[in-house]
Amino acid sequence: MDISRTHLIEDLNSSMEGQDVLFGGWIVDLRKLGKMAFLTVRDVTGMCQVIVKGDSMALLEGLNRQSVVRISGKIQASKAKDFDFEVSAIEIQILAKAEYPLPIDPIGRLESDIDNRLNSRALDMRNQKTASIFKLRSQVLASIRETLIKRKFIEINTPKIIGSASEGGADLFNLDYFGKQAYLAQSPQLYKEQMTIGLERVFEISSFYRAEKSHTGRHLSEFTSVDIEAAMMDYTDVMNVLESIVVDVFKNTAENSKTEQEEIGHEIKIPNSPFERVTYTQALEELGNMDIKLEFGEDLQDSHLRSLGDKHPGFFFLTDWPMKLKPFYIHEKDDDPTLSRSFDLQYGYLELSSGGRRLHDPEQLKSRLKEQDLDPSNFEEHLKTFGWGMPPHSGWGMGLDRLMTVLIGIDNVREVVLYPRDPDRLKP
RNA sequence: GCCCUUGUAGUAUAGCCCGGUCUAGAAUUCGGCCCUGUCACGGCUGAGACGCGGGUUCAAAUCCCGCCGAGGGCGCCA
Repeated sequence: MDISRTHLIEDLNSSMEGQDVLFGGWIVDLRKLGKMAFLTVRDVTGMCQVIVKGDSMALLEGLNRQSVVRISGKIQASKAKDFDFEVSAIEIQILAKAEYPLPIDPIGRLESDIDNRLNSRALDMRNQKTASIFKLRSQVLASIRETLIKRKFIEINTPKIIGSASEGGADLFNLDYFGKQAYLAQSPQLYKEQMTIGLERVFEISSFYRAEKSHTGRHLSEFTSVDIEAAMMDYTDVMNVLESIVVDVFKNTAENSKTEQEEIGHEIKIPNSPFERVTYTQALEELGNMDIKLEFGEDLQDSHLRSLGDKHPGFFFLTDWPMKLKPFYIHEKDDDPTLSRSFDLQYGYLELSSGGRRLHDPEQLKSRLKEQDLDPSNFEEHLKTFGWGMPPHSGWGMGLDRLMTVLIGIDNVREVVLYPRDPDRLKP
């Protein structure tokens, strides 16, 4: 069966009047008016109207909505409201028939609820609102890569199957690895740090896994993280990298996704930069002024972040956290060793990223591990690399899915992930 | 782990609070008939649902209990 096409729908235009074209797509709408009929056909590039009349009416036999067709026809002027040309059908070939009933209505006139849409996610991609979200996500990924590569970062891929659950913190997923205990990686942290030895500036965009039974609109068991690590950069330097990535993402998508923004009903606004920088100590003061009393060294709970977010509604950095709240590899400040060279990037209350300067001296790392009740012998593979000339370095990890929710103005990460995994959802 | 909300045709909903009028309504989708410029086409017509189990009651979509499913929040989340 020949399935080739001469044109994508976006290639068709009114100046081609009289020309024969051959294109494909799925049937969005089918309106029969006695001895003539109108079809609207969509491919990924656009939508056009096809008209059938006279003897050609027999071509409609067996045709229904959402089925995939290949149409040959002639371009002609149209009297339609939304099209300045149309295709008069000569041949309609049904390539794949859509069954009835379909589990959701992909036209989007009646918006199906998220559970039904996720259960039928592939079909949901025919909904232009959903498709637009994932076209935007692709643009975002391209923009991030462009910004990082321009700054001499090299893209790497670290293992997701790891042998030791050494870092503490979030729970890991267990995995049987040929009879050995293995885990799914929760972060590329140790590997990306090691890579600064020879590649200096690295980044990874990949899925990571956390076995937390979180039920919120911003947590998933499998999420996409953008991670960077850079030699000879301090935490303020990588904050600047992060800021320019975010601003570039907003600039690029604001300019290059007019259609998508219309489909999702959200205008992307470029944030002001530089982003405000608030230290942990200042944050405690601000909270104190709102009658929320916290001792130095206490972690900021979600409710505290919501209060801070009310005061700083856009992007802002929360910097210089107490050392005791940070993981073992974070570097202290020179002037106050109780404070760390660390930061979170917030969007209002939402934490998008966290990062900082890392320790690069193996002896310091070992003593920090002991302070945090971790056993240095579990980190031998990692620590040995620090004896090979480990440059001072800094980095961060950012939740891509969360950035996407901010970009398109929604509050559930499930909307921006194709097949989300959470404690209650493992399929499809 | 805790709390709140919710489950009616394929989809999205009305009805539930206050039991009887529900033979469960309107929309859309789907089938049939009519229609040569529709554009959410229109007209006529037909098909299609109360998550499962138990209880209360003369009577349950409606009230109660259990189970299952879903949505959301808190906590957890180096």
